[in-house]
Amino acid sequence: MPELPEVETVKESLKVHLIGQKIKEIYAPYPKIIKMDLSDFKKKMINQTFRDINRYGKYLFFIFDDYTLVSHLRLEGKYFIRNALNELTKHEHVVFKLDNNKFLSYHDVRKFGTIELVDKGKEFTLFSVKKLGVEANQINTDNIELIDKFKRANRPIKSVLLDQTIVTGLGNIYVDETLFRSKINPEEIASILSVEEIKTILKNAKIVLDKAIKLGGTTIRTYQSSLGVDGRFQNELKVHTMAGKPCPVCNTIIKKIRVGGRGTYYCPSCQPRKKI
DNA sequence: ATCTATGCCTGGTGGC
DNA sequence: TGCCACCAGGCATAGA
Repeated sequence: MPELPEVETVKESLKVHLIGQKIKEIYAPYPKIIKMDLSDFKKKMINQTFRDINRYGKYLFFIFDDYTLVSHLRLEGKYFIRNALNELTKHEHVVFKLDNNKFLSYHDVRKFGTIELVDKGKEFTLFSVKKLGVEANQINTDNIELIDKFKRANRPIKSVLLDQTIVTGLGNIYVDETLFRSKINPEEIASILSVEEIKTILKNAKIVLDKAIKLGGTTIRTYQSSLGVDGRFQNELKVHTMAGKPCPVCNTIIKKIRVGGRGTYYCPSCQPRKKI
């Protein structure tokens, strides 16, 4: 599942292929991915040239002459560069034909991903984007307002860290890893954590994300390689997906539970509940 | 205002 | 082997 480091990796690897390319045609075998009328979308996009690719949190922004295409990969979205249409496989839902006769193809088994189009420069007025909090790898831990949001949240710390309106960029994998490094139990109610503990969590979120970006993200549960998302951070995972295996710190068996509906991995010994 | 439950989707898995 | 129920989960939305 693409989180901030994976989206960053996708952004960087796509730049090489796309910047300067013009869109000649669009095919959309499953147009529901595109959150506007397909003929409008085609009319606007055709003859637009890729000028840049940006990212905020888990959102990708493809910058064109007049528009910004906002793409969220959700759980399984991937982009491929194809040399010919006969290379397309199942689940490639939106395909852009480029100037160089190659194709940019959006692949998404679960069909949860989204593509939206806004006037250039208006990406931060989009409903979903404008609510996003500060990026989890760009946090100033002296941000009193942010600490205060944690202190006022009466729900598990894991749920707070997954709330993109508070901090953005973390998903299920990196939250588990961040809490393990911080020795905080994922079910702990955020409001009972001390300011120091919250700062520790935020510092560790940055450390985890920065390291994952360096390693090109995490690749788990993928059955085919995809452009830009074959990372190496899966070799660094301490608890996520490690249920039944010994904790790398204390050898206690890693447990899997559900927190806020999410599969959650932690070490019961390194991450005990606080005694009040 | 906060928090939780549900729907969107398909492929993989485990039970029979 | 096949059928089926169930699970995985980011985010929008509805509901408590």
